[in-house]
Amino acid sequence: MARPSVTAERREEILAAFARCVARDGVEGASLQRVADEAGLARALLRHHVGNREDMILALAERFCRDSLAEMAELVAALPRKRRLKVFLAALFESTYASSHQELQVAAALINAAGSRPALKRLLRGWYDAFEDIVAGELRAAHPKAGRAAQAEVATAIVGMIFSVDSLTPLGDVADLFARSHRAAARLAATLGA
Amino acid sequence: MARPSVTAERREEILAAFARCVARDGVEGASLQRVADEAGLARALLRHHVGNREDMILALAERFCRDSLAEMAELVAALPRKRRLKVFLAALFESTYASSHQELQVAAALINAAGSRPALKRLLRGWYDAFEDIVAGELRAAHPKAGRAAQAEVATAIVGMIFSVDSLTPLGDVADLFARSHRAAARLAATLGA
DNA sequence: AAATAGATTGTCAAGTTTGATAATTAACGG
DNA sequence: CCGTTAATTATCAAACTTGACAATCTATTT
Repeated sequence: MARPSVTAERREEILAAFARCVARDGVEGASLQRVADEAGLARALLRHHVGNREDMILALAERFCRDSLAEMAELVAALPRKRRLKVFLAALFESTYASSHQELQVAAALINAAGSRPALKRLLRGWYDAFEDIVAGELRAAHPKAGRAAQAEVATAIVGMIFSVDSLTPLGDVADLFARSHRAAARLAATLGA
Repeated sequence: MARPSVTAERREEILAAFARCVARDGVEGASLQRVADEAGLARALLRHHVGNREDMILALAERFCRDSLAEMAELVAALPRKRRLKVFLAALFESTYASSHQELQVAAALINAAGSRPALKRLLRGWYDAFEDIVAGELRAAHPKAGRAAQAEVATAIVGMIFSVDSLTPLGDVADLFARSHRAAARLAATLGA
């Protein structure tokens, strides 16, 4: 062989920069030039390492789904045996929850862009369902007596609250919003108990 | 005087077209050219009747806030005396609820664009708070005994669910999502009762 | 050091987007 | 019919965006 490839690292840097731009400007608003500036690379390198615009969008979505679910799995794996649901909800609504704001704004932007991109639509739909399933799983663990339908309802609601609170962060002063949503989630989860 | 002005009507047509484009492509992705095509007007007319890009964004936000709250007020005014909350929630989660999908996608796009536009931020923050207040008001009417804090929590949660469900519509197959969210909202509201 | 695979830079052309202004046309009152 | 006011059309230049490809540089192996 010859010169070792840095494509793996570069790809990651590029997609991270793309994610920041998409979170700020939306999918259609994130120009490749600005992504390149954000990454500190020449635009031609985006093409070289990842591909054209559509390739980059799909790559971003794949990266997002993979990382997001992995992070979630890690979080769930680290949950204690006791007070498990409480800790789980606290983590989800922690307003300092690592990078989640940007992550969910990327998600929102991608979902919006999925309307005209079937492949993206399938990918994100799978991601959403998996996310909801994880939450439903924790609800089932905490309240095994509750019916499946009730668990699913509550899971949908909790995921929805997280989603909306994160999408409102650009408006500023969201600490109260987080707190209220968190308490509402706990209140709702409690309805599954005996 | 002379030739009568059509600016009022044109403005409305232009902003309606802008709203459709923004719902589809986001604020940064909605080019004035496409808006003009969508409205069936020459691009120069957008400038003539509304102004430049930033003017249009602000005008769209104002129109959105005004209409959205008016529609909401109308809905609330038409609520029956009995089973009021039930009818209210049904209206909010009705998946055919007139134009609300597009409306809330516009809201989401505007909120995203507000990060770098202080005037927009203030406007939308006021809109959000008013929206939540209306929901909280209905909850108070239905459950006057519940504490203010509890009512506010539930209102935040319900608004959040509406928000997220609407932002997920591009993924398709959201009927179940609407139904689960609706039931969760009812379940949550019920916790305010004695 | 020569060969090689890959990274990086440079550059081009075509198309789009925006802001701005001048020229033209249309409707109304007198 | 004329003047006035506003709508509409026509153009322009500057900046930006994308896709594509050629040229150059660099690290590694043999």
